[in-house]
Amino acid sequence: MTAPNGRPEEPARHDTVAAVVRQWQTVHPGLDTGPMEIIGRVNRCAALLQQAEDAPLRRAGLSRPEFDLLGALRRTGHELTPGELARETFSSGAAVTKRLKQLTMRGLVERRGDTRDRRVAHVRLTEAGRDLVDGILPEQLAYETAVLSVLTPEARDELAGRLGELLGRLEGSLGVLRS
Amino acid sequence: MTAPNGRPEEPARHDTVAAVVRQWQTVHPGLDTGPMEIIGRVNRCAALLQQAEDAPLRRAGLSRPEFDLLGALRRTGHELTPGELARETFSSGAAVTKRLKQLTMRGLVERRGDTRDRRVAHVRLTEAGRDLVDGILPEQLAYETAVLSVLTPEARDELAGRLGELLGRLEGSLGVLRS
DNA sequence: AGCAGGTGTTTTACTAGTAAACGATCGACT
DNA sequence: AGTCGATCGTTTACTAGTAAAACACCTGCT
Repeated sequence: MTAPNGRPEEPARHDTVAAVVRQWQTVHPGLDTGPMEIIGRVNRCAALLQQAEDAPLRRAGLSRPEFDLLGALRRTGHELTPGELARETFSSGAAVTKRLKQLTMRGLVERRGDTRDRRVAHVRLTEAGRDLVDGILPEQLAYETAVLSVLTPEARDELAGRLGELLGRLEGSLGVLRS
Repeated sequence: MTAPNGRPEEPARHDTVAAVVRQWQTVHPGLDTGPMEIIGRVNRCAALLQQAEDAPLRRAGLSRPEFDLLGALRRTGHELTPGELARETFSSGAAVTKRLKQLTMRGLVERRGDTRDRRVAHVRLTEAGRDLVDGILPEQLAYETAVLSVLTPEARDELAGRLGELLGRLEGSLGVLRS
């Protein structure tokens, strides 16, 4: 229950997912709970990290999905259509429409219609939007670095590598497994 | 763009997060994008896994939060109060109230009032609820195993270990960092 | 006994997301 | 030229979540 909070060298023995797995084992002995140790932890980590992450963003009045959208525009460096933004931020078109409405009202993005194809719109950051992203991003990353400093650099690298491996393969094979 | 989809031995080089990081590097060279490689991937993995995960659950007409709630009752083996369920499933009390209403209507859980303290309720699985959980769980785990089979057993173990380490430390230190 | 403050749960008002239908427009084919 | 089907974006109807207030009840203090 106490946070050791010194150097992070000793192995952490307690995590809630391990406790959950232990409970399942006593109720259904022999059940293959292997997947839980990854999937359960990924979900839980995502929830905890997001909660922690949100702090610097909230100060700027942005939600993470909103920041993702602005970030996509900033990092690609050019205009994107709503459809491209949806793909880039892994959200539905309808969600992007709503977010764009808000961000436009706040003066962070602008839109113009395509001259050739009048169905499509092109969205770009305003100067205020770009300044906001550029201002928040380092703060955000510094905060995340602090949160992740509970791991040693080696552990971080290993974790990042393995996650990249999983993610790359999932993204590659998802269409196949989805059926 | 193509899924190699043979043996998963060769390192996966492509994942969307790596591409995003590369974009940021060209726009803001020298930015410490290290945290993204973990946090971005954790978030994206969680989203993809959840989407994949949902398939067997949906067939039973359950969302993951609902299944988590039923699972908490099943694995602890005894009644839980709404508050305990909220803590156990990491959701708000209000969300638990709503879910309980639905699950009670479907006949999967029952509630009784505490005799001593009339504020608290005790929730337990009905026989139908228990059967449902016991029926779905192996299916669910088999599905998850299939999804995770894109990694070698060694990679899975290493990933599970590192995630456990991160999760354990986050859970330990979160109260401190939250301020 | 009776009240103050705390706790467990629910309710209320609201937000953000989704899926599916819709309207507009494009490209291709007859 | 005109129509068919596909595509882009938005709208609509709805769902599930949250934060904060409300409610009901308990415990401890005087």
